[in-house]
Amino acid sequence: MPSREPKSSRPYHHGDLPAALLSAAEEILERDGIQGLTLRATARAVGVSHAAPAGHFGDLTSLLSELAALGYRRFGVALMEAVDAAGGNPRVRMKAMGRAYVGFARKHPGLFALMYRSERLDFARPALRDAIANARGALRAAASARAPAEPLTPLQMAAQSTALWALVHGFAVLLIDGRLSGLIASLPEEESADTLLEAVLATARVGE
Amino acid sequence: MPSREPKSSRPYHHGDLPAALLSAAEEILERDGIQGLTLRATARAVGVSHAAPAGHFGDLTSLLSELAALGYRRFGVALMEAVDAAGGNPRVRMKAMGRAYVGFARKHPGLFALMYRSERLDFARPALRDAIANARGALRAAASARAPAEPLTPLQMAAQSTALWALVHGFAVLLIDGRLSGLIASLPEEESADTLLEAVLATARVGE
DNA sequence: TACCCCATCTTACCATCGTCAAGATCGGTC
DNA sequence: GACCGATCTTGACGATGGTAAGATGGGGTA
Repeated sequence: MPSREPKSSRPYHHGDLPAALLSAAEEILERDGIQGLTLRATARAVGVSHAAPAGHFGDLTSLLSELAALGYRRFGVALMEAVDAAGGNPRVRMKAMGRAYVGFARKHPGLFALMYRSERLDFARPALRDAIANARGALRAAASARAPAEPLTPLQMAAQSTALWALVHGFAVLLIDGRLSGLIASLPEEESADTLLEAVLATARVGE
Repeated sequence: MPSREPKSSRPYHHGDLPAALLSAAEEILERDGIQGLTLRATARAVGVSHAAPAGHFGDLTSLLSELAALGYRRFGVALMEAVDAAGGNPRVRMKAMGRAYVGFARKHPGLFALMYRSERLDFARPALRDAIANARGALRAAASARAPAEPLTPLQMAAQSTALWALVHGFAVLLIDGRLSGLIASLPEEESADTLLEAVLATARVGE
């Protein structure tokens, strides 16, 4: 029978090439942006020929999708950890999620941008689908408040979680894109992106 | 020179090539997405050689930037018109802006995506800078509510407008990226993206 | 009217990219 | 020790953005 031992087994010529490619791809992504992240640049960084990645990832879309899946797994973990550590108060949980969401985007701006660049990704990839579903679950866990005094319609419930998601996602996108830099610079001396985020989260109605 | 003219005579000198290129570029952008919008495809659509655009726009970044500037001008007009037509109630103005914001993104998804794809744009271009500043002004006009009973700090004021912007921008981005399609599909029969947007805007605290 | 300037557009070429096909290389198994 | 197949390399193709040099003809000027 063919010995189909995956990456965890003994290295080959170069070692664990798929992992090395993903690692190099992430480095290039954060250093040069999505524009600089090419198959050939990744192969060069690892020290293999330009066609080597095709053996493990079929094409560029697949490599980007696997990298995005890696990002979503980290993202889901970061969100879940922050929410879990926040305790039981829905409003505190919501704020913790927002801080973790924006914090991840600021820490890995290239990866975050890739994760939301749909035209470069293949959502049919199981790894990406699963990672997204997992992160979505972490989001839901943060938005789930106890049932309020008067029950909400399905639309109102959806609007609550959607509004929270849109708020933090929009803030993250605008922030890492530099669209808020002028406004932040115009604030009083000691204010920064962090305090602006706190003030923005304070305007959210979720959990009240 | 037996050059065929499919639609109109094609003299050696086109006439208004820059405008024709921008128009063709927008068509390609909305039909094929940013991936399909290339200098050569644009030149082909207009019927000129692949190097012709370089004479008017220096490079691809410049063409994309001019197209984005065109989008921002339309965007600013759409926002301003909607807010002006909404009357004086701050909350009504806010909702009108949100509807116009998301409506523009849904009507011109490719253009909207380009407008917020910073790494492909050159913000040093005066046309783009001016158009963005104009649209930003329209946004501010919508968020400007009367001074509330208790005065707000500069940070709180900035947070008000930033939160509104982040909310509608995040919703628009997530919507045209298909990230809300699953949630919308799970809603009761008659609900749609429009009603979800209304419910999301209803959660905003601006203007209260 | 005739001519010439030069903005406009074309042709030709280069480097880079993704992708594919064929061949070389080496580890593991019999 | 020899084969087999997974892994990687080489080389090629078409497409892209960009540049340089040449062709073209519209419009101002004599």
